[in-house]
Amino acid sequence: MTTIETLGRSSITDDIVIGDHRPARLLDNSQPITFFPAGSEIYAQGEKCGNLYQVEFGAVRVYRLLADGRRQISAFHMPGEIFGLEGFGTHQFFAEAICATGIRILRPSSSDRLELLPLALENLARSQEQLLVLGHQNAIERVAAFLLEMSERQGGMRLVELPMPRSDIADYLGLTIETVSRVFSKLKAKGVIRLPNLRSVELTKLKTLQNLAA
Amino acid sequence: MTTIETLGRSSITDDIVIGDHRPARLLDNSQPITFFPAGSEIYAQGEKCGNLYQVEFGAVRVYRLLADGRRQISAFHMPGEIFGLEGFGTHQFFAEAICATGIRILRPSSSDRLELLPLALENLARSQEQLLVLGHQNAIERVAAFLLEMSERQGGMRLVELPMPRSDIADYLGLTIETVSRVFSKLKAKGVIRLPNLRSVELTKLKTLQNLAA
DNA sequence: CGTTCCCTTGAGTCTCGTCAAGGACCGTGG
DNA sequence: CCACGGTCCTTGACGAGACTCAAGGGAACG
Repeated sequence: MTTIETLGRSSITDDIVIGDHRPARLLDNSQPITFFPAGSEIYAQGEKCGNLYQVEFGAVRVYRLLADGRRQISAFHMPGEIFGLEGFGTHQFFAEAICATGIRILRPSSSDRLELLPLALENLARSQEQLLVLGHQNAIERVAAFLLEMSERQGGMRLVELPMPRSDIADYLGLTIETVSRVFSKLKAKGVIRLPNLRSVELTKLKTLQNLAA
Repeated sequence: MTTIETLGRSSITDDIVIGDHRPARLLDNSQPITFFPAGSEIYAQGEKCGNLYQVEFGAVRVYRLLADGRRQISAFHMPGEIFGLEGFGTHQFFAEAICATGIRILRPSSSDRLELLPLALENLARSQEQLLVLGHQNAIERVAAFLLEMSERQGGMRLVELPMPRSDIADYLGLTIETVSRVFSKLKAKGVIRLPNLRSVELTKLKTLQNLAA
């Protein structure tokens, strides 16, 4: 990736930096935006951490790899959300851009330490929610919960955009892509959802879906 | 539960308070210990939160209930560990004493806010670990991981005490008690573990167990 | 000594993973 | 514009693993 220095401010793209991270000074909106192409790595397990990352556009997956190659996606991050707070010395996860993604890299100063607690608690709450899903839900319940979660995080719209491929959904829900696909088909056959195209879902029977999520 | 006021200091039980929570002043060791009998509730979902709880002796389970009665235990807490940091306004979980348990109730002051971040991150890390287990591990891998986790948290001993019943292990690992029991039997048949009694396990082939945990 | 709770074991069922094949979408290049 | 290749998605058949239902055993407690 190459870096483009920004000098002026005449367009919205002027503060976009393509390429590697640049140090950010404060937890505010004056930081430049770094562009990550689809599939590119934002940070890797084992790298030292300390920065935070705010999604401006696009989407991010955060995951770990097991020894045998299995992958557990622990979270997706959508525009507006902040991620990267996951340990003390080094990152415990990989973070990748799912599609073309703009990231604002934030370097919290020590005076921002108190701001981090709510963030950590939010991440914790979401992990716990995920534990509930992975612990005791079957395939239909998992997919239903996933669709409802995505809908909520996009403002409760009936038409939900899914920037990630089925394989990501599978690794997030602890299923296989075949099972995810089958559940999509079954929900579609029951009229609970519509699939206008591969990457979007219309929740036509919201209540039914909520019941399925249990 | 009844409350016993403490006046003297002539024995180790002198600062034990039986019964409901008493306000604690600081995050230190000068707080009284509250005693909870086996099965008693420490806090409930929906209660306002703010206090922290340190296990002095015994063990605690933290869990959520689903609408249909299924239960997901999100964590066990052993002596020395601090729990109760799980949200902003109200508790999102139930906490119960597994067996006779002594709890030091801590009321962190605002100056302790910075101390909470490491605690939150630790909880987060443990949740993520659990996500890995529930997401992609089969029954044997889950039980093996559980036994190793318990062993580590008890100082890496080969003889591990399991204060909780099989039903708790099942709800922690996202399995049924029958499956947990069958895996125990299978591990025992293979000589990987011994079961001196119901509530203790000896890890006779540690390496095999580590391989099984994958 | 009896009751109760917890644990173990067995048999049958069902869900989901595996393996395999085929189809849709999308870029590139002719 | 169309052919082509690759990637992603869907669907089917089959089998393994875990759950359900059911019965029996063992330890703790009064």
